[in-house]
Parts: sequence; C-alpha cells; structure tokens
Amino acid sequence: MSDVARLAGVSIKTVSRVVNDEPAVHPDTAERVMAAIEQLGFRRNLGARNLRRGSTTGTIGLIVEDVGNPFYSELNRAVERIATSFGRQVLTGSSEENSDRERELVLEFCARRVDGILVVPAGLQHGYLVPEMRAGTPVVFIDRPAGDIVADTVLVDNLGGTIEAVTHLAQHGHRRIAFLGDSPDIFTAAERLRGFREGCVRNGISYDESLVSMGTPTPDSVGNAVKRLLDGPDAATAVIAGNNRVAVHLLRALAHAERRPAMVGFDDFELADLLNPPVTVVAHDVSALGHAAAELLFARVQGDQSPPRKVVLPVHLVARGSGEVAP
Amino acid sequence: MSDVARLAGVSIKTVSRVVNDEPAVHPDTAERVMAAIEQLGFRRNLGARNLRRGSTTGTIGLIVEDVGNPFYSELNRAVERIATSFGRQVLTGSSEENSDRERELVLEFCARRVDGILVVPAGLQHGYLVPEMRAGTPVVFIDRPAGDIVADTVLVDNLGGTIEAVTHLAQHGHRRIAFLGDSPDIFTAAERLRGFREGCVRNGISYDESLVSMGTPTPDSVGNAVKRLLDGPDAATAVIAGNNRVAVHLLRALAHAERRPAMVGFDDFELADLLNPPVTVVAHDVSALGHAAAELLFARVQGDQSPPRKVVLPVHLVARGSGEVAP
DNA sequence: GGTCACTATGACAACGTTGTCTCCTCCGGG
DNA sequence: CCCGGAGGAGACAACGTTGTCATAGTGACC
Repeated sequence: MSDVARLAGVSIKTVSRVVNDEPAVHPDTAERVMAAIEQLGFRRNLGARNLRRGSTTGTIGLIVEDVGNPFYSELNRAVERIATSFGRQVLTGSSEENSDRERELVLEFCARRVDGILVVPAGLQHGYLVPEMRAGTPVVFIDRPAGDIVADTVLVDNLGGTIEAVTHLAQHGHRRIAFLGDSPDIFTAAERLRGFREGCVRNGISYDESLVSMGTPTPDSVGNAVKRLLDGPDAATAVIAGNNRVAVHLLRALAHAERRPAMVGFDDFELADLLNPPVTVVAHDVSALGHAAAELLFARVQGDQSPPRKVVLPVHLVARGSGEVAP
Repeated sequence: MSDVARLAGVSIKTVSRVVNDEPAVHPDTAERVMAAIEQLGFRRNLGARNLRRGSTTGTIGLIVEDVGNPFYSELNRAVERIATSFGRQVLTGSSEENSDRERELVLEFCARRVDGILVVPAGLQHGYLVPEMRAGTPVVFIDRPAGDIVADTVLVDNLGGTIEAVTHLAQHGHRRIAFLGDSPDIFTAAERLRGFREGCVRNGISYDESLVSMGTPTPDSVGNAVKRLLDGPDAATAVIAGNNRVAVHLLRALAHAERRPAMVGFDDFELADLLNPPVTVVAHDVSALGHAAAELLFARVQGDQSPPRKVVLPVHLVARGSGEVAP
C-alpha cells in the first residue's frame, strides 16, 4: 500500500480511502491511485483489514464427516449458497467421524476467527465449545445434536421417518423386517433404530433384536449382515437401510442374492428411481437442512440473542417400488 | 493476550513465548500462563500472527463448478486430504460455470492471502491471474487448462478416453453412434467431441454431425436430443454421454424409451454397476486428479520454481454391459 | 476582509501478534 | 571479590490496514 502511495504521490491513507470507495477523494487523485494500484497489482490484505477493524473475517466454518459424501456435499452447497448471499466464504473440513479431529478443526477455525461454525458433530462431548461460544462465535449443529451443551440445532425427523418406513412395509404384508444401521454411537443411527423399534410396536410386530445389525457400513459388514438376516426359515422378508451408505452396500449385496427382500432406504440418492426395482426411500431435503442451519447461524452472527433453537425438518416416504415387493 | 498477561502477572511477550512453545520460559511461569489462558478461554488470533510473521496463512483456495456435484466433491475430498497433510485448510467456492464468479472468488482468495489456488476454470481468460501469480500465489488448473496464460495444469485424457469409447462401441458392431456433450465452451466437452470425431475416423465410421448434440445438460435438453437421435430410419444405435450429468439425464430419458441403444458414459458414477444393464464408462481417478493437483500446488508453495507442468492422467474403459448391447 | 463551512489530504495510533534487543539475576571460576 | 556467561523476562517496533483527528486550501456569505 505504501508502494502504491509513493507511486501515486499521496499518503497511504488516501490509498486506503480509494480502495474503500470513501468519498472526499478528488477524482484526479483517485484516478492516479487507481493507476498505481493497477500497475503494481496491489490487492489489499484482508487479514490486516479485519485485524484493524475488529470486524468479522467474512468466513464461516463448516465441518462434516466427509465432504466427498454426496449427502454432505449437497449440504455444503446449500450452506455455500447462503454464505455467498451474506457475502461470506466457507472453510470446510472433514472430521472423518473422529471427535478429536472435529475438535481440532473447530479450534483451528476459531483461531482464524471465523464468524460462525456449522458442524455435523462426530463426538458427544462439546464442552470445549463453551469458551468459544461465550467469546462470541456462534455454533449451529446440523443433523445431530450437541452432546452435552445447549446449542442451536437443525435435525431431520429420524424417528418419524423410520416409523413411516416400517409402516409402509407392514402395509405391504411384511412381519419380518430387518434394520441395517450405522454405528449406534451416531445420533441419527441410534434415533432411527429407536424409530424402527417404535414402528414395530405401532404395527403390532414383535421387535426382534436378531433382525438388527448396527455398525460402520463397509461392503463386507453389510454383505455379511445380509447373508445372516436373509437366510434360514425365519429370514427377514424386508430390509430397512439406515442411511445412504448402508443402502449402497445393501443394494450391491442384494444384486447377487437369489431372494430379493423388500427394501426401504433412509436418505434419498441419485438414480434410486432407475434401479430395478426402483428404490423406495425416506427422503428429506438436504438443501433445506443446510439452508436452515446457515440462516440460523447468520441470524446469530447478526446479533440474534434469543434462546437456542431446535429445528426438526420433516421427512417423507417416496414409494418407488422396492418397498412394495410382496413377502 | 494482554488480559492473559495481566492475570498471570507477566508481559505479553512471555505469553507469546508460552503459546509458541518457545524455550527459556520458567516452568512455573509457563504454568501460571497456561492457567490464565485456560481461565480466560484465550485463543490466539491467527490473522494477527500471520500478519506479523509475514508467513503463509495456512489456507488454500479451491474453486470448482459446484461443490455439490459428486465429481467435484470427490475432488474436494482428495484436495482436503493433501492439504491436511501439509497442515493447511481449504476455502472452497462454486463458480457455477460463470467466469465472473470464478474471477471474483480467485481475487477474494488472493485478498485473503491464501497460500495457493486450485481452480477448475469456468472461463477462458485468465490474464487477471498474472499479477497474482507474479505476486507469489501459485495457481494450478484442474481438469481444464488456463485460457490464455501458461500455468500448471492437471488434466485427464479426454481425447483418448472418447476414442476408446467409440472403438468399444464399434467393436460391438455399432456404426451409427451419437454423442451427447456438455456446452462446447467447456474444454472437456470440446475435447471429448474431438475425441469422438477422431474415434469415428479411426474406426472407419463417417462422422455425422446430425448425431451430435452439445449443450448444458438438463432433463429436457437431453430428453429432446434422445428423441431426435433415436428416431427415424437413420437412428443411432449407440450413445456416448459426455459427462456424468449428461449420463444421468440420458439414463432417465432412456428408461422410458422403447428401444434401448448401447451406451457408454464419460466419468464413472456410483451405482453404475447396479443399473440394468450396468453402465459401461470411461473412468478416471478423480481422487488422483485432486492429489496430483494439490501435490503440485504444494511443491510450488514450498518454492518449486521449475517451468509450468502439464500432467495428463490416464483413463480406462470399464466395460459393464451397456456398451455391449447389439445394434 | 473576516468568519464559516466544506473539501481534500495527511499524521498518527491502534488492531493482536512476534522478532530483536536489552536488562536483570544468579552462579561458577579465577 | 570480581567477571563472564547463561537463563529468564520485558520494552519496543513492526506487520498492513483503517479510524480519528488535525490541517491546509477554497469559496460563500455577512
């Protein structure tokens, strides 16, 4: 900046005025300064600016499990859209479902003085956030609630959605329904399992623990579970996939199976309608999830001091065929 | 920091020493300082630190067309992985295939003094980058080359891949092959079209322009193109989809068609193997693309001054069935 | 002609850190 | 008893900006 000032024959304060479009600069002077800026390729240092102004940094942090997962990338996109409309940029990070990594990312973002943080929490302990939140960094939890603190949260109706899935299968005559879920340490997985149980009760199906398999989904883990659940005289006639990744592995496992059970997935996914049979899912609007969370965050950034809110977004069953297969 | 110093009864410089793990601090003093930091919830301001040290900011910028597109989110993930290994964080932005937006994002990132920029360019003019690159911000172009400047670039073998696709179809007896591509303004689309033409030539098929349809893919645009190309006596018996989004729209359009042509897609996608018939694609390793670009960027960040490099990653045809349908 | 308001500009401090330099104290060796 | 050196700690400036205040010049008005 001082180089620009020297070249234009003005003080650095005048350069500052020009780059900030402040009035009270003579047009001729402004033009000289602009020319110097152009010639030197000057770009003002936003870090220094934010430091001096004590203002916001114009960035928010988004922490998800894996930015490469289509579910989270859609969320990312929705968040980015809102952030852009508020003139902010997005720092992203993948926690890899590891609470230490989550914490590391959050604290790093705080050290960078992001204006706010959106997080799909990996862990259950969030006490470390208290000082940060007290220091003025708003935090909104997405898809899963905070472990041990009260904070803004945006969820989907996991319980209701799974109940609906069970009911759908029951209506098509199924009494032996299996549930394949992610690790029960994950809130959504636990909640959906709870919904599964509740759904069984409501439909007069006795809940059978041997038809449940929970755990981080891999092709092998899901494949083995499928073998176990669909074999024998008491085999399941229908399966519920607890999330999009379970669904993918499940579909692949079923592709080579002789008997195809009915199936309902939680989370919609691209091309679900083109498979054979088309996959019935409990769908929810991931974009809406991101929008709601980001809107809430920016309300906080702009000073909204109201008590922490908990938003639960609706889900709806999209019947495409795979849930209507007879037992 | 001065609050911490006051509480611990030391100077701020000593606090600085403690938070930076500098030696020559008495253990007792260090402990007092730590306690004060804990009590006040102090977190050092990385912006101020970077300003003072004149060091790198520890961030890189990644600009893609749409962070929500699975192709780019996988890229994002690969980049993040490398960035993490270099202790950097990633700022992301979606250009939405708009060159003004691309420019805006790049300049904003530069103003934030990112250590480097990875960009899937939307436009063809990159002169605006010259001052930034001269000022020391390395830039690596991904998936598409820079328009009018010389810079590091990582591409995939678009030409070879499409030739391979045509050859595959020709080997299965097809002579009337259609090509559905994205807007020809996009480098990859133009290049794949070139590969299509070249593939026709090599396989002794006369190139027929009426079998080509280029443009931003929407369900309608692709649907109409399918109707046009697959109707009449001279209808195409095979179709090549120019990218993953064209492929998705194409599959949906074909689902309701009476006659199903053979098909090969460029870009692999999840569940391609589970469709009926399984979709043959020209696959490439998106993660490798991100890795290579990020590795190259960090080499530059760390001072590699060698001439700009151009890396072309191989592609390979994954025959799953849809390309082997008879004419 | 003197005062006033207004325009255009600059000097200086401050934002929160850290690098450099200096100072003080304590200890061992001559 | 003095001196040199090491260990521990602080004062101060500087990074690149911008907010505040001060200053000089220019008309306009009484």
